[in-house]
Amino acid sequence: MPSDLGTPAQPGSRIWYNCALAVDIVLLTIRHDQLYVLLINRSAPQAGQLALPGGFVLPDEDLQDAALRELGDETSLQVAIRHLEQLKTYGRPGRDPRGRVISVAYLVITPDLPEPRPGTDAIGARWHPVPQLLDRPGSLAFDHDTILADGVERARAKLEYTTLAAAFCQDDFTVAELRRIYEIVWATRLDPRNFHRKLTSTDFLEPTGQTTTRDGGRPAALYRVREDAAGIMNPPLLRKAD
Amino acid sequence: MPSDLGTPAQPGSRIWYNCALAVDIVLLTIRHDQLYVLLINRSAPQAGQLALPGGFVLPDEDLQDAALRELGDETSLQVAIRHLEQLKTYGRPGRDPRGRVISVAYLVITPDLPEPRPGTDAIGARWHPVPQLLDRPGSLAFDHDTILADGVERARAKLEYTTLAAAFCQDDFTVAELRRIYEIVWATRLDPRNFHRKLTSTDFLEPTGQTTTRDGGRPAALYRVREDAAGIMNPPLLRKAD
DNA sequence: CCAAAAGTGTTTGATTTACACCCATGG
DNA sequence: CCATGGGTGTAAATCAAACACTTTTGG
Repeated sequence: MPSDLGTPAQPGSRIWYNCALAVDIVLLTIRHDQLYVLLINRSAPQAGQLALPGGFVLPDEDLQDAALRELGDETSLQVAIRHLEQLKTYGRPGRDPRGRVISVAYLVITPDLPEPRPGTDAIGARWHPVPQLLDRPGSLAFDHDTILADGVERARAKLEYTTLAAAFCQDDFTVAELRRIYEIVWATRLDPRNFHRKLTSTDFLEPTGQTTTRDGGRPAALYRVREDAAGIMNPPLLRKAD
Repeated sequence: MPSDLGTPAQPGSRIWYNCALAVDIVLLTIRHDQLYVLLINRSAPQAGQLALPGGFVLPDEDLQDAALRELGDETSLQVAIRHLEQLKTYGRPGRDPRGRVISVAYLVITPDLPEPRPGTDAIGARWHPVPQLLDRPGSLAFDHDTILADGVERARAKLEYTTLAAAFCQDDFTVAELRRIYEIVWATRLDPRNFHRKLTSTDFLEPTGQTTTRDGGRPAALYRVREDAAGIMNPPLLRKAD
């Protein structure tokens, strides 16, 4: 019985346990009019390098539960999670120097958080602006550069035909705040007047009846996401230019 | 050292191998004007049941390589593969009675094959019509019903904004043949005249100069996919009705 | 000649875009 | 009153849907 096959799952089993299973989380938010991602400072291997939060899946733990647990351990903000989806799985041999580690990546979106730094524990989770990280490949440990790029690309694509943008917003938000999400994630400009008309004509925004002047100027109506709104919009909400 | 953590990856390692890694393949094609999926008859557990082709990833083997290898082992048609992408990862504890098995699913598209049955080996890989399978949950082993449904849904979605439909076609194809792909996968009818105008106005079809009368009637121009065509079309090629 | 499918033209309505203009607040 | 952003109206351009009509083959 060759040892590089690992160990039998059960005594006499015909299958072998020969890899370690991890989850990594791409947690995106918008602050200071920029896209930010939550990163930790690694200790074990690749010490001192920045990395996505994540960790090993427990025996008998579901993948998504593991992602939520790791996020809670390393930060402390699971309350505000508005969106969580499986992103992609990374399993290239050699991606982790410790052995065969395969990592299921999750994409998580939250609104900007009141506290500047969530999870002020030893690991030191902090927000980092995304554009700079994408400009400098090699700034993250393991293959986390690739995972981050894939996560951002997924978020960009989903703004077009889902209600994902609202996951970056507080419970109640103005149309202009929602528009800023699109403008920042797509790095583009959108006509405020046409955007307003288009978004208020869909059935995914529900007026709260309140208004706010927090953005200056004339008071803006506040909206929330309709409870029964489908996540996927057909036709697409907006089209990203080439 | 609790045994349910698995075994250390290396002597003295701080990580444990505690799961088995598999790939499963959703291989779709169109034949007899219907969507078909390639299934095998299981032997080991769930014997006699139908299942997606797949198997365990070898140590030091990349995930995508494993998918291609398993496809080659159980069928024998890797030549015709036009599209391969990672679909999703399934890791619910208990999804496999043999232990903790996590499976990375791949979606593969091929054109209709000359031979009625690819891979006439012991395992007995055969084409099965998709609609009947989706109508009867429980017809596949493990959680392969879910995986198949996710694969079909991915293919449906991607027809809308990518050139994926051409992956179901032979090298050279007519506009009408391409239209049949859409009609079958979306279970809808498309106006042949508007479809023709729309598709020939994109830059992803390249006329071969040849014509064919294989569909009857007036000879139709043959096209192939342009070498340098981007896979993603913006604006979307066609919109699927609600 | 007829049936069948390819392919073009045209009309109509919907959607998108650009931008003029008015509204309601804070300072 | 004025600067600031919220919000509505409208005309032009673009796109989508429906369908009349012509073209080119096989039988």
